[in-house]
Amino acid sequence: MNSEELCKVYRCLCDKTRLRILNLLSDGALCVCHLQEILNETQVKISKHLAYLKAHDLVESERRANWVIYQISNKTNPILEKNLKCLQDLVSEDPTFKNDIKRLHAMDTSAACCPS
Amino acid sequence: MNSEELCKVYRCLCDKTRLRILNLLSDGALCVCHLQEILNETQVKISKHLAYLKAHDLVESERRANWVIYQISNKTNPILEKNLKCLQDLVSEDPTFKNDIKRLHAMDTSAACCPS
DNA sequence: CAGGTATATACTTTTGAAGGAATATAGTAT
DNA sequence: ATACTATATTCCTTCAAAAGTATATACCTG
Repeated sequence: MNSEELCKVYRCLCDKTRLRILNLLSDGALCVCHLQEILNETQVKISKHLAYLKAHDLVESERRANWVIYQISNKTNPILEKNLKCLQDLVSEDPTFKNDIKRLHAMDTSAACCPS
Repeated sequence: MNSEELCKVYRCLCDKTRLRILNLLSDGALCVCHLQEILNETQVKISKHLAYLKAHDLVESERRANWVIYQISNKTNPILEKNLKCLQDLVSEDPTFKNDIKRLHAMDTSAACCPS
């Protein structure tokens, strides 16, 4: 990891929507439609932020039928991991993160799009 | 700490020059002219990045005669602190950070501008 | 094949931030 | 006061990223 890569990670982290997405994905893989529903944002917005995160290697995606499932990248990245932990510590403090997780857990995970 | 403040910190961290400055300041307070010399960047560039960091509460400054001394903010900020630690862990891996610290330690600290 | 659903991309506008050049300000020294 | 040093600010240009609208693509179903 060098300084350029470090900046890259921070650039991914400095947007609220992306932080919300990463917070949710820290809990496990999710399809786009679920992210969209939980964050209550437009399809384009979610999709573009996911593309951004993917382009910078923070997340990976896998198509399953009509759906695309996203998850935190498997490539080990100590900086990302530490900051995702920080995020989790903040969940209880921040209303948005807190509510997102609440909605995630309340979600019906038996839908066809849900990762097995 | 909420999600907005979190983004703010990450926005400060996503520029290489600012990371270099924070890395140096982690070692202790420094005047602008020393930062300028170590980073080998123009006065305006350093000054503007310091202003940015100050505007977002990551650093504090204090004028001493002709010089202005900058240091990491005294306000406790867990996210910043953890990431500054990460930075320090990366010093040995990244040539730029490593060289900056080397130049810092080689610097003459008896100059009038040096913090006592 | 046509039609539907989920997701991605292209195009455009707006905004914020980076960097350079010139100038301003705060303090010191004579 | 003048001259000097260190630092900050203003103005300008360039660039990347955010968000919206529209359209394209991938896959499924009948």
